[in-house]
Amino acid sequence: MGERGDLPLLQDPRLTTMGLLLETQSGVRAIVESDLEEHGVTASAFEVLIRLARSPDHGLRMTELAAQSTLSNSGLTRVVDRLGEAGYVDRIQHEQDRRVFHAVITDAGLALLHKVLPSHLATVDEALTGVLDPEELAAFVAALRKIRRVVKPGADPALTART
Amino acid sequence: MGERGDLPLLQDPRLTTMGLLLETQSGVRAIVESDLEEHGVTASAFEVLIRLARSPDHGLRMTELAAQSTLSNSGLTRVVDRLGEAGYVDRIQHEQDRRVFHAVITDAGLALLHKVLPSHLATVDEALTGVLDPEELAAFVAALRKIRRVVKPGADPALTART
DNA sequence: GAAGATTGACACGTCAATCTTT
DNA sequence: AAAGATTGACGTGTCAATCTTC
Repeated sequence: MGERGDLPLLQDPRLTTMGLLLETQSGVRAIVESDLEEHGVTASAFEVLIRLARSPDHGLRMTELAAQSTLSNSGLTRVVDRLGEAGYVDRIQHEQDRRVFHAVITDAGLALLHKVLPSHLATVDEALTGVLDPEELAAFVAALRKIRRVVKPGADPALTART
Repeated sequence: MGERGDLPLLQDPRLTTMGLLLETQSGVRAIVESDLEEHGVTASAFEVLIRLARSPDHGLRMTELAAQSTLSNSGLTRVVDRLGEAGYVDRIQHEQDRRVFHAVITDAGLALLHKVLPSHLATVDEALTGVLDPEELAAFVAALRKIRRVVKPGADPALTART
């Protein structure tokens, strides 16, 4: 036998699962990012643009955008800076409350998405959605939702109830 | 109706799945990293230490270690630098081929893992494995393996066949 | 004085170039 | 000249401090 069993905790299956999640996601991410960057878009930039495009009025307040995205508040500022310089996003100051800024995707930004999406979707399909068959995929997505509800409660759509 | 439907590709379910994977993993990772860092270990450092501890002789060549981990070759050099300075890892030059170095976890490194693991496992359980019930978890892990086989072929245990 | 957003200082990881050994 | 590993220059994101508006 090898030297592997000397610390029983090292054999814990939770460690394996965690490792698997890390490796898998980093693998998928590497492939998808590489495709995006061939088209001149950073992963973070793409994430922001997509969220803006899918929002009503094509815009969101900085804070909300940060909460929805993978980025911190200040990280988002930086990304929007770059997107702004490139002409893909505008910053619009709120009229009533002038502390608030909205990031709004421009026509150029929408055009950029338009250009990138076909290849992006194909890549996602190759590296992720197309790998599982439909029932597996459905179960996988359901599991992800369940986990997200725990680790990122803010993003849960079930909480959007108004009152 | 809102402004959401103006670009049909934006509604593609593959986009949703991809976003879900990103958010979920970043959420889990944030929680787990925060726990590790309270105990004075970086996520990358932990990843490296765990892999070394689980390897025969408690060591691996730099290149192999990089291939197995989330890090690039040079990124790994940097992490091992820090771990070395802290006394958790030794670099050992190969006797026959002196281009090759092995990173080997020290007793202090093993002790560190020992100290950190209980809390880490509990955190992983809270944020990931404990969220799903057993059948769900099994299916989830199976799906991850399937995806990893595609996006990171090198890491597949089925390829470890000898000859 | 607290909320919204930005900035400065810094830590980390990557790519391309380099050094050493084969 | 190719393989293994490291280093220099750089881009990106974070935390804490700051500025502005409420």
